[in-house]
Amino acid sequence: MSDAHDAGFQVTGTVRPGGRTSRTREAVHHAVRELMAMHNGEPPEIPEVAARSGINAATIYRRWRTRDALVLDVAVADVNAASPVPATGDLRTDLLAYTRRLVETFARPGGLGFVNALTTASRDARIGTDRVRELVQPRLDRFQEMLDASGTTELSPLDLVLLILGPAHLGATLGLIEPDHDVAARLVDSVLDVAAGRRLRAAGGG
Amino acid sequence: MSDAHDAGFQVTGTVRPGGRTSRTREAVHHAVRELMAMHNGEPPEIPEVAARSGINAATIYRRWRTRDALVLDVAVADVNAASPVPATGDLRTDLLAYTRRLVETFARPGGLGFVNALTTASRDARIGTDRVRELVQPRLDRFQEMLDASGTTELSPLDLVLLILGPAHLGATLGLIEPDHDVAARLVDSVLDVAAGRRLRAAGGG
DNA sequence: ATCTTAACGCAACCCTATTTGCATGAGCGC
DNA sequence: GCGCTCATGCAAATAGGGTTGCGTTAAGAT
Repeated sequence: MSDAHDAGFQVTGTVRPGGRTSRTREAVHHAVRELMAMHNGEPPEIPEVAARSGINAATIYRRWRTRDALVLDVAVADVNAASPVPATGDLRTDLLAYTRRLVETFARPGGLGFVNALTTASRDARIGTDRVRELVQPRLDRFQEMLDASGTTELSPLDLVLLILGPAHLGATLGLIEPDHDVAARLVDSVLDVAAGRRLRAAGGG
Repeated sequence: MSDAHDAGFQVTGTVRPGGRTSRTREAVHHAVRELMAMHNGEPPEIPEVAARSGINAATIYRRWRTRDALVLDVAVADVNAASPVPATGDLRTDLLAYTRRLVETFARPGGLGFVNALTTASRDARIGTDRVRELVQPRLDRFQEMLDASGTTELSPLDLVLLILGPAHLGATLGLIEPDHDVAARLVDSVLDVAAGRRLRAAGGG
């Protein structure tokens, strides 16, 4: 009754992280990525992952417990592995680089799957809000750096998350985005319009 | 091989729509709403719905086939039952009324569940893009009316969907929205800033 | 009122995800 | 290299979602 399972999911930081354990982890992660890419972002079932990775299903169940936790683990690993876009000091340039990559990621087969895993996890108390924050917070920090570098005070990192990730996510999810139209630029310009509007309002009065 | 199941989901428009059939439908819908509200928007399992509604599980499976299709059916029914906000001619007023209701809906227990059902359905080819469009298109039309009434040409209905529904959805999903802060007003003002920005840009020089 | 048959309830059945006990293999500290 | 465990594989057992055949109930038409 007091084993690791009660405290949540170990997933990482195990007592014996190297060698075989590490290889198992990579094999499973790899299979998850492939399966999600070919199933349109749908979280794969554990037996499927087991078959493709060559890792016994019982092992996967013991280490990750549930599908959602497994997918989220892969998502966290991927995002943490991605190199951040640099903050040049020009907000439009920075946001554009970021947004383009985001849109491209969403458009990739199964690219939405990991965001969906995140949203699913955020409404599941068992997986934990902290694991969600683990993904969101670095994004907020990254945006703050961009804002600082360009000296923008009219926008908060939260604004950027909502106004860029929000539309990009919904548009990709519902298939509302035409590939020929440069959505990234349009989104970034919208955000800059918002900043300009607030700047004017602050200067005008109020 | 040629029964109704192959063509998709009947769900409505059955040969015998009244009386018992209608009561069954209402009982099941009611149970789904309650269960989603108490499970934080998680789609309930069919046996659960059966137990709570008093309708036999086999009946539910026969009429709706899958969890996702059932939840989506409830979502469509709810949205269609909601009275639309009137278009007064003042874009800010109209958008504000719409957005406030939206944010409030999302904040309600399980309020996100139906949007999630929609997004889930949109990536599931079996449920059908037409049923998704059945929900999205009236929203687009509604926005178009608001734009027409106010004479706004800088924004498209799609812009409004992306810039209002997108941030509202993501913010609610990830729990990024503080209740005391008037998110609806902030979102609407952002959209108006975008419109103003485009207006200026068009006037200044293509 | 009667008839036809769609819609339903019931219960047995199937399928597959998930769990669990036990034996084996392999990190990692010594 | 040796030994202590953790991590894994294997296979049997479990559980619960989903299906199906059949008898019953009750719309809706005449």
